[in-house]
Amino acid sequence: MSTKNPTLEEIALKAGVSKMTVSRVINHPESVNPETLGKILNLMEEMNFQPKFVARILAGSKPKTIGFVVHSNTDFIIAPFYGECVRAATEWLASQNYRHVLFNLIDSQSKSLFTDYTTSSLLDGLIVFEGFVDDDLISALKKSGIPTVLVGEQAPATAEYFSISSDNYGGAQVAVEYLISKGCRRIAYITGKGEKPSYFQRKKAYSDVLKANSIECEIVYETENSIEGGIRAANSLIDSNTGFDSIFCFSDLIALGVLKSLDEADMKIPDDVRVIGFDGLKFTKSFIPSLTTVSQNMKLMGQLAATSLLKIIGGKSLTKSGVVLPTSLTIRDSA
Amino acid sequence: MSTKNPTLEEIALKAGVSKMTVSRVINHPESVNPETLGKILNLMEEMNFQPKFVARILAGSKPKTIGFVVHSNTDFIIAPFYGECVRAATEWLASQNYRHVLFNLIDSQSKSLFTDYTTSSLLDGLIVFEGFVDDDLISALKKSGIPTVLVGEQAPATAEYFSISSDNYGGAQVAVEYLISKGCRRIAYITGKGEKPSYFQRKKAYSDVLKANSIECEIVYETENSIEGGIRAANSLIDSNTGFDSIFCFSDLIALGVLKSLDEADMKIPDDVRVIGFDGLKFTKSFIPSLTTVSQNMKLMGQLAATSLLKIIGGKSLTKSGVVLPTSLTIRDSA
DNA sequence: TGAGATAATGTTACCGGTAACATTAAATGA
DNA sequence: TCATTTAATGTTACCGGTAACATTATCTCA
Repeated sequence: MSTKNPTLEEIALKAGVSKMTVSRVINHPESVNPETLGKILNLMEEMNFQPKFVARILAGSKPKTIGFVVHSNTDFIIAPFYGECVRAATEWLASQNYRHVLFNLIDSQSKSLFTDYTTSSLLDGLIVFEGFVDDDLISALKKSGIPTVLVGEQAPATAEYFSISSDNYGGAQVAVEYLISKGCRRIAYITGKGEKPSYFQRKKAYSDVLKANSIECEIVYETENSIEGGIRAANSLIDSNTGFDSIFCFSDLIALGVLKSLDEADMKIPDDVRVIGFDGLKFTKSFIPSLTTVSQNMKLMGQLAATSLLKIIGGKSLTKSGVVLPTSLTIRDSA
Repeated sequence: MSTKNPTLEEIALKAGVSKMTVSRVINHPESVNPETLGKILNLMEEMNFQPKFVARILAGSKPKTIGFVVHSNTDFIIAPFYGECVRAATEWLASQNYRHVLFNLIDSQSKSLFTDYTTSSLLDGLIVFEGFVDDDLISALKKSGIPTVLVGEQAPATAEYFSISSDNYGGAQVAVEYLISKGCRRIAYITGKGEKPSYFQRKKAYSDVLKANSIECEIVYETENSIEGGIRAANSLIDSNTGFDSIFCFSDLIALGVLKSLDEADMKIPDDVRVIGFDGLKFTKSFIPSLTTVSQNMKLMGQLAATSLLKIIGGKSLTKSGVVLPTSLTIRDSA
């Protein structure tokens, strides 16, 4: 039954003390007479007492809680990209006695919730995934002054936020160079739709490497960043009769779609076409064929996000405005 | 800059009114003199005022917030299973002016956060995914008396919770019967590890159908409910030299692992072995080969969860203790 | 033995809002 | 014109905790 949780005062009444003594049992038990302490602890157990979080917050307690901001734009709710990353972050936070809660930004509703939480000091800090969610949000965060770390996109220096990202340019560079080393000369690039730094950086690496190798022909398609997007883009590419011997993809999701499309067109991978993705999602290893991809060190990203944030919360100012982690090419069956 | 948000009182001071008038501007603007109203609204805008959520909650306001309880046991953080389901639920909630927040139950830390939220009335209701997370939690919920709906597992009547689940028995039955209709006689079943109803129900259907068709030989393997688990189980199955012509899997994740394992063993699908999964995860359509699976109507599950919960919150008592939705066999390339 | 330290608890005020009731001034009406 | 609505705002108390300070009673030790 919904036994109404008692308040401090009710406990105090039953114990024959003032509510301040009961409060002390919670916050400074060492300052309470052992006998009284025992009695009150028993009473609290008995009456199923739990201090009201909101009251403590209002009175100035620290929530010991970190908010994760994500936005579900794929069928995975929390894009698989975040998987390891979030897990690594939460594990570290838990070890430091911090809890966490997830905000799924899908509409204005969720944003209002989110600002309610920050302005009410329900959160000590924030880890925002995928960089700039939107400018309104970022400026709202600035106003609230809540410690924040950005993960997944490199924040411009003007953002004044610590950001953790991967070396998009370097990763893409290595991938395209690898394709060239395998003899590919007609390399298509399927990019996602977006204005974020990662889109520019990977695209630029693709173009630069082609130029550096005197390959004139750029074959670029733009599509949604999803498996279906990859399928559609590859279908168009095939239909267009543009010759191509390899496809570099902005993301693993797109790459998986590409593999599917090629398979349906009876093209052999990697013999007819080589395919490389970007991200290093764990489950791409189990795809048929297993996907060659530019892996981001997501576990490290998550850990760094958590440790940096806690440093900021602790008042230490970080010397750099962020870190850019190296990527590595994971060569498997698709290229 | 972190412009400290002002309080009601500071606004009141600047406006030359009592803080109650400012409070009225927020809650009952129609009762305020239009002129004063305008002046205060301007001031609030100017000073970037935002009422503190916790203070309002403490004073008895409704949070208009629903909590989602999930637990990330796969690399997807929020298992892909929830994808459509969560999305459908959140969309409905948003349309009804409810916000939502996600609790990722991975450790005791998160549980404490969670109970802090419920006992402090920070949540109007709860949607708990994957049925019984653990008994402690369920009993804590009962104590708090918070309206709750369970999704994904059929709750026993004793649980006194409304639950939304799929017809596990019926789904598995159709799957196994389909395999038999295709001529399969040595049908393996790879189940997940767990004590939840779905495990029993699907397993029972498998056994019953075999018996009903006079097939004596049950081939059952148990493994982790993940792609890797599927790979391991299928590897064992292959190594054991047990003859089999088809594999029915507890989940799509397991089935994907099975496909991978069979592929590496150079077995042809579906010619050598037929494989069927369970869940109907969207992206299994794009796997190579595309997966035949027992689809759950996840969108409907999400919607029902949301609408039922709001009914409960609204004080209407639901006549049934839950709904069990029908499943459908989605026949694709793997079987 | 009495002043000062110490331990244990109580009192007050406050965190930032809210509803309920009280007050004031202007508007209405017989 | 004076009692009576009505509109607009103010006052008080409370939601459930907290820290800071005040008050006791007991304990030390010169």
